[in-house]
Amino acid sequence: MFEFAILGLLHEAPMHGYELRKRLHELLGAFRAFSYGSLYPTLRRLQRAGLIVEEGPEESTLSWGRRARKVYQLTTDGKERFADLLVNAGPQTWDDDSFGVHLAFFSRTPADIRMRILEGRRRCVEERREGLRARLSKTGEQIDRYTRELHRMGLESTDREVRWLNELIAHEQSEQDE
Amino acid sequence: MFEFAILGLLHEAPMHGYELRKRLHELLGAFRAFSYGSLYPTLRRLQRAGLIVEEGPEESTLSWGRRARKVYQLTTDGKERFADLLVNAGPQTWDDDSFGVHLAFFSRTPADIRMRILEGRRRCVEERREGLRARLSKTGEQIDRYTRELHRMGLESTDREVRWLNELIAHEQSEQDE
DNA sequence: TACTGATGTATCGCGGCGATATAATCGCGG
DNA sequence: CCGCGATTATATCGCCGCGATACATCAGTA
Repeated sequence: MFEFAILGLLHEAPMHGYELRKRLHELLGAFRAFSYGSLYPTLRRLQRAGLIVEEGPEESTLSWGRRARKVYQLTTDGKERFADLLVNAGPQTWDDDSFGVHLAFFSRTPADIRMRILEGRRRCVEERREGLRARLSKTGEQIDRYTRELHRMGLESTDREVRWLNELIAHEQSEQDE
Repeated sequence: MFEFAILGLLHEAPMHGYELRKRLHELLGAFRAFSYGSLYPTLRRLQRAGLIVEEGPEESTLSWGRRARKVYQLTTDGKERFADLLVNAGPQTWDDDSFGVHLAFFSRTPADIRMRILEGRRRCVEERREGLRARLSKTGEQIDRYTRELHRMGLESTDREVRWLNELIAHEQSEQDE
């Protein structure tokens, strides 16, 4: 997740942690936290795995007086890893949190993979929707008023999301036909 | 969170882990996972903290042939702790994940606290909504089509949730007036 | 009988989060 | 021109929830 987002962003340009977090925050801040407490450990991990490397200190230090910033850039392995994560987009990709991040990198995603992700997500949301529907239509065992209200709301919003996904999918298909 | 949910459920009756998880799952499974990997450690923690105790093995073993099940019940401290969590419902309560759980125990929640939680949640969702709105109306720097679509959807759904919360709040007030 | 699925408890490592520490630099009002 | 708060910047800590996995027992059934 974080890994995917970082590798994706670093395709644009080499960046240091603070900047990555800032970009991530303005890109998807409404949906996820992207806290430093995850960011820096992840950078460490990526570096140890050889997916990113620290830029030589000279250029960044020279360009502007700032000190103590570590600018990272992708290695070949890093680029491969990102491509791999894209192609092998699996079930965990359709989860609430992952899906948004993947969507944000759709312009960098091959059309067929885009389709697979959208359909996977749709299936996932449909399942939740059916669960909610079943729960609500169960006329036996009376449900707490508030819980019922929560489920009503949940049903409505999952339903909306399914319709939204259908539109996105339809758009993809029409583009593909061109 | 988990702690709150468990203590809340145990107010109904003494239960063992598997049953707690089952109840939790059918109560809020559409919104959270409630995995065993969290449940059992939490039970352990609660027990060590003296908030719950294991029922003497005799009665449960006698009642039905099942073995190896640990039935927990609330202690006085446990009940106090739950009441405390209710009354001191703070900012983290309005988060996506906590809110649903709290709502599920609203029938056990004093009216004034219910109100505070609903209003806190509303404020929280409103803030997210304004963030999304600002992001979308920023005509400068063109946004990726998919990201824009994501934010449009986010805006619409936060807006709906705010309206939904307004209805709940209005209902609370009308009830209070009676 | 043998196997499938539900019941039941438990642990493991991972990853994300909020809180917190630390420090340099920037812009601004006094 | 000095001081002070905001921003830039890196980093660690412990907590908590999750999925995966392991391992038993028991019920129904093929």
